Amino acid sequence: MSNLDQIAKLSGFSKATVSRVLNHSPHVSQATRDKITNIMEELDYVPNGNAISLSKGQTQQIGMVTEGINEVMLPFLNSFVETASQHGYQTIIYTSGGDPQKELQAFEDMRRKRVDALVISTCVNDLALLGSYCKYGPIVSWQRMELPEIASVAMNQYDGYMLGLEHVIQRGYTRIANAFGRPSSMNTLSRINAYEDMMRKYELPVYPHWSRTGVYSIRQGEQLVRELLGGAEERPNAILCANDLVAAGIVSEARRQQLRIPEDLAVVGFDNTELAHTLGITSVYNPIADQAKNAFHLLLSKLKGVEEEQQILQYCLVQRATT
Amino acid sequence: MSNLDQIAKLSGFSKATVSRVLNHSPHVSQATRDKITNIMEELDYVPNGNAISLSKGQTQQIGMVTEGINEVMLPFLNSFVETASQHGYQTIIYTSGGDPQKELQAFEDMRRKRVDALVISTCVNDLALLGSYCKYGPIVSWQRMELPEIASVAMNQYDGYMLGLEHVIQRGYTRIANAFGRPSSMNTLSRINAYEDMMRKYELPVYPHWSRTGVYSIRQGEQLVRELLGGAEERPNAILCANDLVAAGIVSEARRQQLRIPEDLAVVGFDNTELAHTLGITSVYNPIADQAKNAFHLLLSKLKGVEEEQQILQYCLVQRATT
DNA sequence: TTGAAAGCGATACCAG
DNA sequence: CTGGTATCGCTTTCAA
Repeated sequence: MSNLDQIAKLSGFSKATVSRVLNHSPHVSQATRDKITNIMEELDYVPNGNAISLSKGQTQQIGMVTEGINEVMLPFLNSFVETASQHGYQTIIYTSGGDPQKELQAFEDMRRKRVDALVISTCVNDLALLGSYCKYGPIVSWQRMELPEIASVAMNQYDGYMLGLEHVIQRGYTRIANAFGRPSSMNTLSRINAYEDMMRKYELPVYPHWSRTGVYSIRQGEQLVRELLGGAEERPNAILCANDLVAAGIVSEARRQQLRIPEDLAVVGFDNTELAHTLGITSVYNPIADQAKNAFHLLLSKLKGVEEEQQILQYCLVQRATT
Repeated sequence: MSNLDQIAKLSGFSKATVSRVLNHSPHVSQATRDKITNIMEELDYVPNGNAISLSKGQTQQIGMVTEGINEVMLPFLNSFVETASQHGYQTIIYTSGGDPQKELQAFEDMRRKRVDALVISTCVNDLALLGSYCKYGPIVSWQRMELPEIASVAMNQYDGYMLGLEHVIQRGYTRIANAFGRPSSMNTLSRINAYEDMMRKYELPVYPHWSRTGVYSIRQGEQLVRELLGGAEERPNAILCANDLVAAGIVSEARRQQLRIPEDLAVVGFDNTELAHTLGITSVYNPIADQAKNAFHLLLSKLKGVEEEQQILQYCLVQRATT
């Protein structure tokens, strides 16, 4: 393994000059540059990343903190890794599995200079504690957080939900039910607000049993159909879902019960995943990949102290066979 | 930011002794240890990771190289990250998106000491070229490779495919088609062998157009149904798939075409991912998480020069509604 | 049990 | 345009 010192000795120049060549400094004569470059190639030289990191005080590495990688995070992860790498940054994955201690590792790693910045998804530690790590480097969150020092790149779910509501109402459905996600998350609260505002605006009927929370999976979607459309109570003729999985469950169970879709029942998913495409489910497209880009650029801004451009995010509705 | 030097000065001991405390060396008196530890806590000291890496010549970081993270890789990624972290190693993601140049970055990063080792999935560069990086650190591959210096942790796909074939044949299907993956990969070759051996054994019909290669995605699965079941040619009544994604595509397109599953068509996926569970697709369970563990332990063995134990792997078939 | 000093392999400021 | 040298923060002999 050759190092900068050897290159300097062999070329007859100083380490400083060799370093300049390495960093493409303009203050090196072409002749010198050529000579040094040749020797580097001869010796098959590459600079040591750790030495650079130590010297510069930064690693060009960003940590991504999450409970675990799942299907929903996939586009976020891929987009983030890709964007970061385009700017010369590597991405390190920290999964906590819900263990606060393990999660804290990532934050400690920023403190000990192993990563320059952190992007977090869902976190299990106390918010104030996490916020206290902001002094060691920039942190951005994907999901919305109630902490001023940690910015979020998630979109306001209110608008997205509005889009779905608007759509079914335009198509003539008036009895609208909801399968919401996490009971007390900010996402769910926004969606509930959107629903209430919209129902009020169009003076549409609202029944308490038309709104469920804690519905995430296919199974729960199927179950919901039985509960919502099986009884003698007021039945909805449209359901908006927390995600495409739930929508998939609803569609398959409804078909099993001889309900015609979309005539008897309209179903709108969320996220517009492959699954929605595959099963032909109308879905609200959530530009997750762009949010990841924004997350990176936000970090980069803080890292370099320069304002980076942000993607403009927009929901859109992808209509398919279920509405 | 305090450093080791300050701790030494303040405590009245040398840097060497402080370092010993940090590394839990037994050759420090309890009194000294306590005193130094106290000062560290007072100053809120944490060692600088880069300095350690530079000094020790290793980073405790392992790179994972892949074209992109997809559903199939998810359990591998999660398991690898988890296992590595249990042993004090971080995982860095390198996605190439199919670009050989970007892929090479990961290997160059090992050369420049940013990662201690590499675990690779599918690679797009010339094998010989990749093999030449073995001198910079250990490399293991998930998928099987025809390169002696790069070990693989994948299971023999022959046995797994046999399991799927055996299953559909037992259930009375005789006209069996295949959606294979990468045309010239060892996985595909093993599966083709399994298919041919099995068809010969049971004297079942084989048509060239029943075997496709290069089928990985949902879309391609859908497309396959149109090609295979749309024409007037001999139609299969069972399809074995490269992975669950393909199976999902086949199932949804077949349903769209009013084919009854499993009566008219049996579908068997591979890997038994969440998706297979979700959509109720029969699938060959491939212990991917265990393979990731093995990958890490294999790397650790080479890194530490000690033999690490390997998990014993076994396929099994998970029957669901598509057979 | 402890200390002094030589690495590890770059960067960067100050002169010239 | 080039060189000398301090610096980044820790590890690791070698002595004592």
